[in-house]
Amino acid sequence: MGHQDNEKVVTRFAPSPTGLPHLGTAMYALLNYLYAHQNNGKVLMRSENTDPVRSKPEYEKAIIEGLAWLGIKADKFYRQTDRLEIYKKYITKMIADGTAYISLDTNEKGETRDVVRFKNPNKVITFHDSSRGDISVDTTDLKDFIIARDINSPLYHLTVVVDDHETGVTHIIRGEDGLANTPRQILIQEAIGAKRPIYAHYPFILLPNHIKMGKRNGAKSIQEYQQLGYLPEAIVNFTILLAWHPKDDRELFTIPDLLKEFELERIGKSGAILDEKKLNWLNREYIKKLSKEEIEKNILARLPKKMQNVKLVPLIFERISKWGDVNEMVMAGELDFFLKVPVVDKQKLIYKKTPPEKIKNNLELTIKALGNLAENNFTTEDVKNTLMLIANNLESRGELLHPVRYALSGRDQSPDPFIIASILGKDETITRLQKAI
RNA sequence: GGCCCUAUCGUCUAGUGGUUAGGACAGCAGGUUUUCAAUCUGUUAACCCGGGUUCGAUCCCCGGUAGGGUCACCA
Repeated sequence: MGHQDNEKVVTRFAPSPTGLPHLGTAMYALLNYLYAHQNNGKVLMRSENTDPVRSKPEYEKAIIEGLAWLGIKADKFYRQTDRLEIYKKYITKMIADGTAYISLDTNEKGETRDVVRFKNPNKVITFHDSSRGDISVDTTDLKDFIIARDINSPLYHLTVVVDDHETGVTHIIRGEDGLANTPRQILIQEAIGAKRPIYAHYPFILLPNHIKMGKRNGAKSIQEYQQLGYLPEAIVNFTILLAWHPKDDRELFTIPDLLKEFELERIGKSGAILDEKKLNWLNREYIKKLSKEEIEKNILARLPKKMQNVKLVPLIFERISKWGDVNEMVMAGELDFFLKVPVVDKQKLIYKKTPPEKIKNNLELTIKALGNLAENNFTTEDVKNTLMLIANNLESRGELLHPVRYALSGRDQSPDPFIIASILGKDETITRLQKAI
């Protein structure tokens, strides 16, 4: 795999700060970060902020912070508006060389102005993409395209080529929209005498409705994923799998793993539709690896003050795939039993066709048995052993377990009665059972 | 529309000129001491279409179809 040349690897990711970073931004940064670091090279971040209307400093900040949260940091940072003199130097030189010329044009507003056009040599460009092979394009229909509004206002294709050349970029790893732009950028490279970098294009991430992930079409920002309580490891793992797979069946990869396993040439060719169910599964895999303390801390942090009790943690943990699910459990009232004595509907106490008298009797037996347990012997295990002793002698265990569970939780669907009882404690448990009879 | 890219289960994908086309998520079924959850086991499901090359094509070639990208004084 690695880069064979003696030349040091330099990659770059160049987002334009016109919105919050999303998974596509993460992909861009991640792939460049991985390849550079695999080859003992450097990864540059370039803020392509030459559009004064749409570019915002706060977006630049959000991109840097979002990526940092994922564990991705550039070795060097550039901002295009700081480099205007450099572009001007190249434009001037190109005009002097005759590879560009000033042309009088009329814009949309009807104003007549001088723009700088590239003198197209009209030839066939063949370039190599690391996963797609050789691609040939006749550049004749590109015409003499505009590379600057005027000598002081360079446009995208010119700045990209100049920056990549000036900063020594050896590998351009970017989204597949770059594929169609590559021929004209090569034309500019040749005009300024820049070395051609190695190209690798990765496919877009598509939203479930098959449209390209973008800033204003429903794509979640990295910050949103963070707020929803996803782990950065899960986001990274999910993202990389949308563009790359190993040769075997493994699916769990952290950045350190990827530094060993990732292969640029194995980047996929077709766009992947993101499926959050898989993300949720991945996230659960990662939260399962966390220590007990970390799990407690994260769950308690999402609970209302009155519910911040470690006894609730195990019950919650097995029901969530991301921390934000804790908030949903609270909102759905699934933890209400902890604060409020449930209102019991006697009908719902009945298990299948068990006679009411028998249910009543079972509850009384339960109260009596639990009453014999010591306050400090009221763990989930203790309660379970006590209740099962009775339940096992009944026609069906449900005729005791169901009413107990319902009496304690007030819900048709809830965690099992043993854990609820241990959370409530002896007194409260017995009080609720008596109240239900 | 021109040019370019792409096409394997619902989704992410592995894979090979001869395979029972493999895995994961989701789904479904069952076990797991009552329901939910968790967990375990099992299971449904795919090579876009048409030609060609070949003894044989999912795989190679051509065409079609579909999807995406790009053709800005945006990036």
